[in-house]
Order: sequence, then C-alpha cells, then structure tokens
Amino acid sequence: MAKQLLLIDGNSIVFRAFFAMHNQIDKFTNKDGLHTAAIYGFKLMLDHVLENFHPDAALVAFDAGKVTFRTKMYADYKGGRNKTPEELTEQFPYVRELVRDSGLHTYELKDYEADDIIGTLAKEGDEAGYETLIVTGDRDLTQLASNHTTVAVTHKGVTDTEHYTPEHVKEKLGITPTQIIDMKALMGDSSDNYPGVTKIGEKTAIKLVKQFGSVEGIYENIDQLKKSKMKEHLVEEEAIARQCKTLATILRDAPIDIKLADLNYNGPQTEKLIDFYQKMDFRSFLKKLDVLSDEQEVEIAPIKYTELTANNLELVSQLGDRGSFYLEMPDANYHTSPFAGFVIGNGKQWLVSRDSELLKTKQVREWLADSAIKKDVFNAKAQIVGLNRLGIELKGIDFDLLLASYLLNTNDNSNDLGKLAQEHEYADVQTDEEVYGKGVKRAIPNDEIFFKHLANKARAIEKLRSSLFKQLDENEQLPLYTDIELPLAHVLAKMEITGVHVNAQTLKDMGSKLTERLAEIKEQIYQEAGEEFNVNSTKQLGQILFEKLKLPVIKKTKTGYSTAVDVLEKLAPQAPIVENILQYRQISKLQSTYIKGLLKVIHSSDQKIHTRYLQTLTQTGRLSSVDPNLQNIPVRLPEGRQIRRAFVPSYDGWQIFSSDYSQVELRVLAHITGDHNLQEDFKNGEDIHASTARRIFHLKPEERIDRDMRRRAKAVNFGIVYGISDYGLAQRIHVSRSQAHEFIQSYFKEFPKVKDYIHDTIEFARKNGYVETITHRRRYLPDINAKNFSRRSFAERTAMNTPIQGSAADIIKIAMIRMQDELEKHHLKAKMLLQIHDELVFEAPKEEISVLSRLVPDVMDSAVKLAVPLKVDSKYGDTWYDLKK
DNA sequence: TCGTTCACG
DNA sequence: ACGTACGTGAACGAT
Repeated sequence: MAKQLLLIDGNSIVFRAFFAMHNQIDKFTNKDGLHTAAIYGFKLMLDHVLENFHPDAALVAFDAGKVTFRTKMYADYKGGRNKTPEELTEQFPYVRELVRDSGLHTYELKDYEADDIIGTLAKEGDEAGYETLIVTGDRDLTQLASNHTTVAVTHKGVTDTEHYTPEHVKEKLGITPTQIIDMKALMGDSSDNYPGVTKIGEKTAIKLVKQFGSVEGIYENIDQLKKSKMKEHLVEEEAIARQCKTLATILRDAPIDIKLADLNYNGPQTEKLIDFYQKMDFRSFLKKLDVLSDEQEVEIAPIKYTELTANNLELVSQLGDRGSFYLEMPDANYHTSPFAGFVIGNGKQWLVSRDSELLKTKQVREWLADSAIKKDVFNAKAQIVGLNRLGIELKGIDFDLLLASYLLNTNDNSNDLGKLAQEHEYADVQTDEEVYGKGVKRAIPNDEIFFKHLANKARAIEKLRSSLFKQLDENEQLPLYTDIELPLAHVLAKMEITGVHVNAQTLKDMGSKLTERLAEIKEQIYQEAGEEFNVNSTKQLGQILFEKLKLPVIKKTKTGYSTAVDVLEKLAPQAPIVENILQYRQISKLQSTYIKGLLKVIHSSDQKIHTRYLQTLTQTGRLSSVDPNLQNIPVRLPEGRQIRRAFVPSYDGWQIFSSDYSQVELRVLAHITGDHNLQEDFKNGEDIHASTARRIFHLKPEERIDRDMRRRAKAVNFGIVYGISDYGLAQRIHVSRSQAHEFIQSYFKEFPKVKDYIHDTIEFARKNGYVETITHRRRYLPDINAKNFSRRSFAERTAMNTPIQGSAADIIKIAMIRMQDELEKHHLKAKMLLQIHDELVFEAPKEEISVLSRLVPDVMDSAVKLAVPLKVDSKYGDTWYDLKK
C-alpha cells in the first residue's frame, strides 16, 4: 500500500476552531485564565482525522508572520482584516505544543504562507508516490487536489469536512482543480482582499474558464468575445487579472528546508500529552486516555449508593438542608410516562430506588415538601408534574440544571442530562441513550447499572450547581433565573396539570362532516386529473399538474416542483383542479392535525388535554407547546376556527376568558430604539399601522388612509421586526423591488432611531457574539461574522429580531407569574389554561368574569414599565370559539 | 430521518 | 453574485 502523508493548514484550522466555539469561549479557559477553545477544537479535529487516516508522515504548517512575498508584491493582500483577537493569539504557542506532543511535526517559513509549504510538500508527495490528505479550513487549497491528493475542507465546526478530489471539484464547479486559480483570479477574493475583474463573479468566472481554459487562454482569444461591458472590463483590467492569478496561486516550489523523510509520524507521546491536558484542564481528553490505558469502565468516577427501602427511610431525614432529587420518567411525556425509579441525596449519601411508592412515605414526602430544604433538580417542571401525579408536592427548588443551562446558552441545549453535563465539561455521567439504549432496544437496565446512573445524575446536578450559578451571575442573568424562569416553571406546571377541557363529541361530529366533504372533493380532483392518485403526495401532485396538465412551473424545491399555497394560488385561474386541491389541503389539514390529532390526546380520565410547554427550547425565550401543540389551533380562516368550539370550560356555569397584548412587539421596538415618532404614535393611542402609513406615504392630516396603504404599512412594520429586505417585502405585498426599497427608506427616514438600532444591534452582536433582551436573556450568534453571505445575513436578521421577540416573551412571562399570584391572593376559582405568545387564556366561573376583566389587563399592562404604554384587549364566551368583547 | 406543507404568534 | 422576513410543531410521503 502506498505511504500516506498528512498535511494540516495550522492557521486556518486554529481560526476555524476558535470561531466554531466562539459562543462558548468563556467556558473554555484553564485555571490560569488561558483561553483554550481553539486548542481544544484543534485536538478534536486531529483525533477525528487520525481515526480514519493513518499517516506515515505528518506535518502541520503555520504562517510565519503577516509579511509574505505576496504582501511585498501587492500591499493590500489580506488587508482590511480584523485584528486577531487576543483570546486567540495567546493560544497559538500551545497549539504548536499540542501538535508536537501528538507526534506531528510543525513548520513555518519566513515570507511564505502555510499554503505554500503545503503546496510544495504535496507536490513532493505526489512525485514520491504518497497518498496525501490535506486538512484546512480554507477552500482556496482545493486547487491542490490531484489523483493522489485529497483536500478536506472543514464544513461547519471542525470535524465535519468536505473532501475535494478532482472529481468532486468537477462535479461542484465543472472545472479542474488548477482552474480554480483562474476562476479566483477573475472573481477576486474579498477575504484575501484582491479584486479580480470588475463585475465578474463566480458564475461568469466559471463560464469563462470553461470556455478558454485559463486566464492566459482568455487573453489569447479575447477577440472571440462579443463586444460587451464584460469584455471591456477584461481588456482594461488584464494586468490586474494576471496579478490576481499570481496572488491566487499556491506555490509548489517554496524554498523549504525540510524533506518528506524528516516527517515520520510515530503516534503521540502519551506522557507529554497527559501533562499538556492537565495544564489545559482538558478533562474529557484525559478520560479518553485513561480508557486506552486502563482497558474500560474507569470512564466515570466511581460512586457509592444505597438502595432506599421501607426499612431505612430515616436516611432521608438525615440528609440535611440541601439535596438533589431526580425522578426518572423514561418517556418524554411526563404526564403519562411510567416512573422508573428515583434518586435523592447529596455528597453524603445517594439513595436510590425503583419503587415510586416509596415517594409517598412520610419521610420522603416531608423531605420533598419542606421548602426549607433546598432542592437541586434537572427540569423542575417535569419533576413537579410527575410528583403531582403521585399526589406529592415538591417545594424548595433552588437549582434547575436544565433551566440554568438554557439561559446560559440557548444553542447547545439538550434535554439529556448527560449530554448537557458534558457541554459543561463535566464527564462523570453518561447519556440516557448510552445507558438505556435507543429505539426498540431502549429499556431500563439491571439494578447495578440503573442505580449507578441515577446516582451519577444526582451527583452531576450537585457538582454543576455552583459553576452555573456563577456563570449566570457573570452574565447578569441571576434575576432572570430566580425571578422569572424558575417561578414560571411552577406556573407552567400548574397550567399543564389543570389542562383544557375538550369536547370530544364536538370534534367527532365535525370530523364526520369533513370526511364526507373530503370524499366529494377527491372525486372531483380525480375527474379533473383523469386518474386517481394520492393528493397528499407532493410528488404525485406535481406530476399531475406540471407534466400531465402542463401547467407552468412557478417555483421549484430541492426535490421537485413546489406545490405550496402561493404557487397554487397563481395557478388557480388556469385550471379548476387547483382550487379543489387547495380546498382538499385545507380540509385534510383540519382533519388529520386537529380533529384526529386532538382526539388522540384527550385524557380519558378527565376529558382534558394536557399539553407540555417547552421552556428550554426556543432561541428567543418564547415557550413552545407539544403533545399537542395548543399554540397553533386555527383561528384565521372561518372553517378552521370552528375547531375552537370544542374547547370548553371544565364546569357548568363557567366561561372561557382571554386577554392579549396589542402590538406588543412594535411597542417593544418603540421602547428599545427610543424612536421619538414611534413612541409618540403609541402614546397617542394611534392605530399603529395607519399612522405608519401616514408617515411613510407622506399623507397630509386631512387625507384618508385607504385599506391598501394600511396593509402595506403593516407589512413594512412586520418586515422591520423580522429583519427586512426589499426583496422579501416586495414578494409579500406584490410591489416591485425598487418600490419596496423606497418604502423601507422612507420608513427609516420617519423612524431614524429604528435604523440606528438595527445598525447598533448588529455591531453589538459582531463584537460580543450575542444579543440580549430587556431581562438579559441571551442568544449567541456564531454566524454573525461568517464569510458566507446568507449565513451572515441570517444571523444579522436574528440579531435584530431576537431582542424584540425575546423581550415580548419576557414581558408575558412576568405577567404570568404575577397573574398566578393574584389568582391565589384573591382566592379566585379561575384557572390560567394557555399561553399563546401574546395571549393568556383562562377558565372561570361566570361570577368571576367581571373581576378578571379588570384584573388580567391590569396585571398584564403593568408587568414591566416601558417608554410606551402596553395595551391589552380582553374577550370571553362559552367556548374558545365564542369569545367576544 | 428528511423535506414539504401548513397551522399559529 | 449572493438569496431572501422572525419564532414554533405536526402530519405526511419519500428515502
């Protein structure tokens, strides 16, 4: 077998590793305060590569400095780059140390870049019969791909790579690897800061290279090009194009003073690596080495536990004033999941059992219900609901690992305790999948393994408490945790336990009518199509519409023809079948998701639906609702709205009551931007879309605002909140892109501080890597500095949207906590049932409706003090459908 | 398991 | 030249 050569582009991988882990930058520091994320990421990459590739020779090349022969030739080369952050530069010496301890050679050469070293050695490798793998974060190196050299470019993160062979390059770009140089010469490279030829981008560059072979080929045959602007640019900028080609070309003959023979790879120097890991506090890598040397099973620090039985319950009372508690419910739905066992305890003693009946004993029950004993848990809400099913109260919750972890970083949040602990650099607990298995094989294991796992979980919660609290404090998030999210978990638990009464018969009656209608429409569709097919299949439907009936294709998806509503609406005038398909879709959605779906989840014991609110999922701080989702019950279309007739109060003589915030997101926008005009409009109680229309269309006071103007202004308002683009706005309100552009400009002129806010927020995100809401809820945006345009743009839109959507979420959460307090304080029978982002739904005895009509809006509009008033509207009725003012 | 579609704020 | 408004969940067919 051919010898194998590994060449790693040190600088680009270090950069990649650093930015890939940028959102956790503070988590990766050693005890001396050294940042270690890039070092850690580099090692991840290295291990990953060496798993699949076993080199005989290996080298990591680094840049020797900023000055190279390229900067001497072209002063602006790589100009305009941001200064490398200090947190990164300090890591380079350690990366080199790591590389050498790992048994790889390092090399750098004055005046040359790492690329050139790699290019030169790869060529030598090719000639000496090596199979070479180049690993880099820089796509430019793909020009080095050959029959015996593969270039692995990191894709996202550091271990996910895309392998470029000449075939792969051909497939992706249609050219050879060396032609990539010509392509880049023509199109330029904004990150290396050389221009290429004006107006030539990737598409045009590839076309030219395919046609003429190379930059030189183009100029030899320039006469063949028809007269055009492009030709003029090419002719005028010939010198630039040729110079860019030199800049883009990686050297294959740099004057290096090492030889392949010097680069033997003989594996890592384990002793040194262990020292290094200790210096860096890389616990997980240390664990891995232990596994290798000690066979197995030392993975997790040993733990002692005691099985709790009816005969040693006094141990619970002896635990003291703090302890972890964890009730294992193996199904995600804790309203119905069996109880597999529990653990209770602290560093002194871990008590475990499979018998949930023991929880009902006096000793345990009192321990759980004693608010003076602080409890550390994972997912407080689930624990409260689970225990409630056993008739047990859980009081004194102090630390919720899941909740705290979510607040620290919404991105890498997991519902699995083991995974989450690992995210926080705690390795002494496995994931449920590792212990219980997955799919059909998932099962609770024998006592020994199961009890140990439970004890490990409880210990992990305890061990992580102080560090997570400390991080919350550093982020100024303690009040968010203590005063909002943790109390909210209790409120949500109550709402979930209460549930919503749903009349199954109403749904069944609606269902049978819909079944009939569906059958009729389906018949008509088959007639019009001339054959029977599965209308639910977008693939089959596409074939019927666009191939058989030859309707024009308006939009395509990755997999074929798009048949989405906006497309079908455009086609509707051309063929009657389309209208029927739209009808069919609408009704079958109601039938499958809402009639059948809801009937499936009504609990037979109480005729209620008990949703679960996910408190630790969304990136903005909103809740979400599952099993079932009660936050998307139809309301917009009259047919769908009927579903709400089935949502009824739990008792005779009760009614449904609902209050919602009016325009809460735009009010938040007015508040956080400080925009004078926007604030005035709200303070004056204006119809905000109408007043926006008046401003952006420059209407005189006496001119009236027609419906269409208001509609457009409303779309602009939405657009602003979502991160507007002229294209997006144009699509939505059916105007030209340039008109949409004008609307936006006009908006920014009228509301100048909104424009400033967008700019400042994006700047803040670039600098800090995150954005935050009025309560310091954070969202990290790792893509905010991405090179890829669309990823970066997306991050920019979320940067400006998240503080708005998230602050609105904060506001209603505060209102919910206060509302629950008020209900209890006033001894009201009314129950809070649902939260739908800006709306709270209650059930209450008729006598209490007048109380709620004052109380709920009072609580909601005073939840926080903003620079503009909050407005709340209320309605009530006999069912959720019948709500009226 | 993924992609598409469509329900909501 | 890019590729298009933010945040969700469920059902279904295709793979």
